[in-house]
Amino acid sequence: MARILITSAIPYINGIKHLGNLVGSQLPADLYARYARARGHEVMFLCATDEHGTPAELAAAKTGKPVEVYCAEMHQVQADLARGFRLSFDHFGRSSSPQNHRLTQYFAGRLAENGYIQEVTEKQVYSRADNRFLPDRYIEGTCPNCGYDKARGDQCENCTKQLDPTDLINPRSAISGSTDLEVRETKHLYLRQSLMRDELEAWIDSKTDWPVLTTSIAKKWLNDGDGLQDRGITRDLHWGIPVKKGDQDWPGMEGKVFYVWFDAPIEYIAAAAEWAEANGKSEADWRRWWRTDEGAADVRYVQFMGKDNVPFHTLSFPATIMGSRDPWKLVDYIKSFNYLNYDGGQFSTSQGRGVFMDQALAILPADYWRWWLLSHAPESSDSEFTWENFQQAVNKDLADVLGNFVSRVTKFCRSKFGEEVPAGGAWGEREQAVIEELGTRLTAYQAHMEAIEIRKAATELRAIWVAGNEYLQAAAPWAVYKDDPAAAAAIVRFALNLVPFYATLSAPFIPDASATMLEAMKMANADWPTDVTAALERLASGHAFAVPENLFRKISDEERAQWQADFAGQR
RNA sequence: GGGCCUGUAGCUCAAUGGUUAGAGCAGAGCGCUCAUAACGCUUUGGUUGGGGGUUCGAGUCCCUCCGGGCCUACCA
Repeated sequence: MARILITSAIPYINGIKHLGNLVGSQLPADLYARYARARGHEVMFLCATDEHGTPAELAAAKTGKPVEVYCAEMHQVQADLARGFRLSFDHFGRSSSPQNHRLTQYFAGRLAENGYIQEVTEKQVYSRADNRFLPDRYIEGTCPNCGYDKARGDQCENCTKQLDPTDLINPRSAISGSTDLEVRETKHLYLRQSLMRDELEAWIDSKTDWPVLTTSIAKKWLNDGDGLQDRGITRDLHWGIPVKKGDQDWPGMEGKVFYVWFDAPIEYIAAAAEWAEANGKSEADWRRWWRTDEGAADVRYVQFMGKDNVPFHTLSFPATIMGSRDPWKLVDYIKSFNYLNYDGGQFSTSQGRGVFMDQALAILPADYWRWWLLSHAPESSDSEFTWENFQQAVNKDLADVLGNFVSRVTKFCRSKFGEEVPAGGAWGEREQAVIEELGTRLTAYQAHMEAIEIRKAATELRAIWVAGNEYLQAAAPWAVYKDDPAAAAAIVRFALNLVPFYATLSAPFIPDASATMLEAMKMANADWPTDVTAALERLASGHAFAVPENLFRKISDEERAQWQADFAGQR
């Protein structure tokens, strides 16, 4: 039994996430967490909402609510949706929590003590009308290169030229449109990552088992241009964690807050502290997950995220931890994902394009989405959601292969032997062959799950379901029954035992259907099978069961067409 | 511009440099009748994006061209 710490990239607060966000971090993290628990490991699975930054302030302003209120409400919305998708977080925290305030300020203090913080005075664009400094991309104007009139201060979307806000002709605030802008001096803290470049590179180099996607992005940042650059970790904003050096004020930094990308990863740690408080645990209870000197030396820490998050998790956050010179737990494995596209284009939060978490659950139960998304996870390249593919895959895999198997075996038993596991007959060579096949496939399935090869694991699981149909077809108990009811009983007993077996193996992917299967078979729980023969003898003769409702209904062509139309436009 | 990823059957994807490039879905044929018109068996389908090279041997390595995508440090 191992101890596994799992974190999912924390979703930003400014709205409901789409299926691309879900499959890029939270869902695969949940799959792994559920599997690890099922195998008897001690798991701490953490996630949170990422609440600070300019977009949160603007989103709140749009609703007319104070940003604290807006974030609290949106956190609740996201928490409810997470529950709806059966994401089994041990704790779903908030980056605005008091715990994160303390830890973020603590880390900043430690970094300063160790010489990794530099104060830099720089010039930034200030909007008098908006009463705030503007991030580069919140300044719009005419591109000096191509004349496009909606170029942003960081880059022109039309000609892709990279810009400085001061390059723009007729600059204006993207928030209010105001042209009442001025350049002001302001002081910020920089994390001196460059001093830790070699240390970081050696650490990355030691991670030979990481996905190429993860290491190649890290390498690029380490070696690009002049190498790893220092990074500003403070902002002139109202909403955020006030800049402090531990619990001391930071002279000259009054009224400033830490940059979200500084405090967001620290929330991974703070979420454990929140977990402890919420569950009546002690400081030591959460620190044994995070401090290698306080019990975390044997912890394996796995992170899940989309590829856009990789630089922060491979470089900035490790630099924060290393630079503290405290024995905090560094990540052991990073599983990163490409993007899920929607019907020929990208999912887009700002444009409302695609299917969002609340809409998905309004249409179909979580298992449908979980199965499709996980079995099509964008592991090696971007993948694409289309309604045709979704309908086809869900109907075939869930309704026809798995659902119908459970249906045919339970109903056949009921009609011939009643709703209890029938006695009589014995298993023969055919059953032995199936047991051997299942043993081989179970081993492969476990290997894929442990390696977090999600699509391969899904393929193997599906093959395990198919084996049940193949067996029934070959054994044909409906034909055998006419001449030899006892032999038919043995076949049915074997097939019935596949149901809880499937329920256990499938639970990480489709937890609700798995629970339904176990309930129907009147199994309070089903341990992970270590021996297939033993696992298929758990339902003994005379064990009562109930024929369940169909596990999955099929998606009709009409529904598919309707949804296609419903989601074609903007949200 | 630079860097990285990617291109394999109609679709979604597999294949430590090593037999005849494999699965699922879709298509075709056959079988079964327990089951949600479900299931099973068989089967059609490939110049592995194009071209060149290295090698006894290339989907895999190198060069080049073409297409798709991502990142490029102040969105998060």
